[in-house]
Parts: sequence; structure tokens; C-alpha cells
Amino acid sequence: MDAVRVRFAPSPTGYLHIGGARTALYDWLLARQTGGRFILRIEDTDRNRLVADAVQDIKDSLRWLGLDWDEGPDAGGEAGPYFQSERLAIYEKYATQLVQAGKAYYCFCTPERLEEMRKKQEQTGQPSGYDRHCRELPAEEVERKLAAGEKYVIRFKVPLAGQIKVRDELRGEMIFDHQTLDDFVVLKSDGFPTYHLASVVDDHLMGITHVIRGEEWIVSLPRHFLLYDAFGWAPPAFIHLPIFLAPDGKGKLSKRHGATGVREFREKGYLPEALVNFLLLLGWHPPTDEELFTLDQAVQAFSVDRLNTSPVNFSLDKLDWYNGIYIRKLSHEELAKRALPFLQKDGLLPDPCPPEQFAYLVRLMPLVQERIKLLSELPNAVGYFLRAEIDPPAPELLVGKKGTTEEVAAILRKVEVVLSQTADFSEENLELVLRGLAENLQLKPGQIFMPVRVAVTGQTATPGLFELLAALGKEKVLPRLKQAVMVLEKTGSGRASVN
RNA sequence: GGUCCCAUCGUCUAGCGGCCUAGGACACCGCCCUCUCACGGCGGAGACACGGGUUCGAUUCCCGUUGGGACUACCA
Repeated sequence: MDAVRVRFAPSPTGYLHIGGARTALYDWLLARQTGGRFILRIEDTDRNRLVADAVQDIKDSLRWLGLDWDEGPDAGGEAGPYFQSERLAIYEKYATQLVQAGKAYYCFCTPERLEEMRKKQEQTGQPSGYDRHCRELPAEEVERKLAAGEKYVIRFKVPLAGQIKVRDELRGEMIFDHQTLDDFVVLKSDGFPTYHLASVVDDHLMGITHVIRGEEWIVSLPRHFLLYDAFGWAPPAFIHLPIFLAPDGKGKLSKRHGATGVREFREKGYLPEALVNFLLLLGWHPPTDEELFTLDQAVQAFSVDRLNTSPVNFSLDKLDWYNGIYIRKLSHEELAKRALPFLQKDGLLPDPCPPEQFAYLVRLMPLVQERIKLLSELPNAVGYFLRAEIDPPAPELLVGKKGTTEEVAAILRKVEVVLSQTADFSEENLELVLRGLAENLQLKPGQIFMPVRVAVTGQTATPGLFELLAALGKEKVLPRLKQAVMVLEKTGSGRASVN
């Protein structure tokens, strides 16, 4: 077998979509495991829908995921250029070749006429498609119109009868009647090719052996096979991936269902390791029940024949689980590194971050590592460590459901006294001191731990109290205890109202 | 409307005729651990869309129905 050559061919009409990322992942996996080449080709043939920074986003996102390409933008390669907008002459050449061979023709129909035709078809319930108005135009009329500079497109001449047999590696053979196909455009009036022409020509010229793409292309497969036939080329292997459905299963995944761009996942605090693992298992299943894969492990395990064909509901629950798993796998140093941008964005740490403050951040990581699922939860999780002061906690939070304002105020005052006399702010000693205090006061540990927790963090769900106090340090703990006592004194007597 | 694809727990899926009283994971519920929250451990509930065939035997093969989806542009 020839060396595998696969391409990921996004259109820069938007940022890298999560579905595209999965396609790219499978492409990359197939290339890497066979020692083949992974090619990035930019299909920028639609000048109307072009998004300026889309190419940059696609490249950034691919790199962020760890999917490097061997040929394409920034990488070069023998088969370039890799932007279709730079290959216009090639498409024109092949389109004209088709015309000369009698397999395609010039069409001078105006958009208005086409629109009217469509309307009529819809009203009368006719199947849609071009009515072949220009298919049999006399040669001299074509010459005349061309000479007169009339706008034209080039359409492929689909056989009027018969069938075409196509093949998808996952679904096997499919047969389409030529009658159900219309004479599709291969070259647009602006001189740009349509997807059909461009992808077939490029895939052939670039020596692509496997085309992996979304299921939405399956209806176009017969057109592509027709084109390969017309040129006398052997088609590559086609693998159509099931599309991503909205989480509720109703319709294709789209922007209205939340994040769909890789960059959005990145901004929400997902790790590339998690996203890759999640995407890998969405449409592919290993021979075992293993669920955790690094990119390297996936290269070993991946195989095309274990790809699925049924549509996938894109539900995020499992991705969150994966993210938690991979966050917990990171070293404290690495976690801190990835956390930093999220903290800087919220102004909790300066940019650039001085080594001392970064070291403190690393010190905090073990306290929060197993409590977060997203990096974006970090500002809230470590904010009270990084801020000099916290807002005074609500009295109801301080008092809780069982105690009274006086009781809790008294407890906190005692804690403040005891801790101010404590020089050793180590986790172990803090535990000794506070448990001892609880014993002396004949209180259950929770009765004093919870108010202290709220007093120093403002939250009821936090890391363990002693590690928390140790990391906070005496100079932050004492003032916050005082502040809490003041809050309670101001609240007055009786039970604080509980909501 | 036409053409095409798909169909196992809520979700991702294993299953390629008997190993299935249908397995795993996420989510959910309960218990344990415990200073809260997590993490972790243990347990629970939860699916072969329906109807015909084929076969000694169908989740597995075939047909139909139903349901879902894609496409139907000088967009990809």
C-alpha cells in the first residue's frame, strides 16, 4: 500500500468547530500511526463568507490540541499551494478540460432565472435542481455569449440515465440514480471553483489516500465519483463521520447549543488532553473498555474499522469528567502554569507574574486540584488566598443553621485569641490547637470549624480547614476573624435569619 | 416534497447468531470516608423502537413501519 496521505480541509468561514476538531484528530491519528502525512489545506473558495482571522484560529486551535501538520500553511510541502485561492489557474484548467471533453458546459443562466426556477419547482412539488437550460446550447451561441463577455458558470454534465456506485469505507457501497443528480456547478462565475471541483482536483493532485469528512458530504459523494470518472482518476477511500447532534438530539449542533468552537472550550478552562480524549471516543471505540487515552496511546489504539456511523448527541457531562481527571493528573507546577492566565484575566495576579507569587500559586494547587473541573473555576477557588481582604461574610453564612449569633461570635473571638497566640501555623499544629479548643469548649469540631471557614474565606465549601489556614497565613487569618466578629456584633442578638 | 444516512440504558458506547438473567463509562440515587466541598471506595436504578420474516436459536441477518438526522446554493 502507498504511504497514507490524509488532509484536513477546513473552510475559513469561522473558527475551528468541535466537529472539525474531531475530524482533524482522526486524520492526524491515521497519519501518525501509519507513518503517513497529515496535510492542512485551506478551502477558501467562498469569498463572501470569509472570516478574517479564521485561518489563524484554525492553526492555533489545531496546535493547542497537539495536532501538528506535515504540509500546509507554515509547513510548506511539495504539493502546494495549500490555500485553494492560490490554485485558481489549476481549477480553471481542469474545468475547461471537462468542457472540451464534452463532460461539462457553459451556463449563462442568471441568478434571477435560477431563483424563479426554484420557486416554480417548489410550488409544483417538482424535485429541485437545475433544469439543464444551457446544456444543449449551440456551439456558436456559446461562442457569441462568451465573446460578448456574458457571465457564465461551468456545469458538470451528469448522465441522464443510469446509476453510479459509490463506496464509503464504513457503510459500504451505495447506489445513486443519475436522475436524482442535477448538473452541478464546478466553476463559479467569479472564477472560483466550487467545493466539488476543488476538493476532487486537490485530493488527486495532492495524492490524498483517505478522505475523512463529515456525514453531510455523503449525498455529494456521487458527484465526486462522477468527477473522478470524468478525469479518469481513481478515487481515494472515503470515510464519512457521523455528525454531532445538539445535546437534546434535535438537529445539528450549532451555536445556539452553547460552545461549538475549540477556542470557546479553551476559554472555558478545558484542557486539550481532555478535549482530545473526549472527542476520540465520540464516534470511535477501542477494542477494550479503556476510556483514558493520551494522544500517543490513541495513535497506537486507533483504527478506522472501529469508527461508528450513528449520529452523536453532543453532551458535555463526560467532557467535564475527563477535564477533572486530567486536571488531577497535572503536577502542581503545571496546573499553576495553566491556571495563571485565568487568574490574570480576573486581576488576581499581575502579568507578568513575579516568581514569588507564582511559587505561592503552586503552593495553593494541591488544595484545589481535586475540587475543580474547569480552569475557569480557579479565580473563585483561590481568590481569597490571593486577595489581601475579603468582603465581610453574610451573618447567616457565619452562624449557620444551628447556632445563635452570640454563640458564634463568642466562638470566633476565642479562636482569634488562641490563634493570635499560636506561632506555629503549620497544618498539623493548627489542627492540634483547634481540636483542643473544641474539646475545652465542649463543642463538636464542626461547630467551630464552619464559622472559621466562612470567616476566612467567605465560602462554605473550601479545602480542608487546616491546610487552608496554613496556606492563608496568620497575617490574613486574624484580621478576617476580627472582621467576622464585627459583622456578628453589628447584627445584634438572637438567631440570625437563615434563608 | 425528493435523495441519502442512522436506530442498544438520559448520554457516549460494547455486542459482529447461542458466551446476554445485554457489559463498560458519564450523569443520577444511596451508603462509606469526613471539619464543609471535592476526591476515592462500595452498591442501586436504567436500554436492544415496533412488526414481519430467515434460523433449532435473534440485540446481532433480511424486509417493512415508525422515529431521528443530513442534503436539496454560482456555501462548504
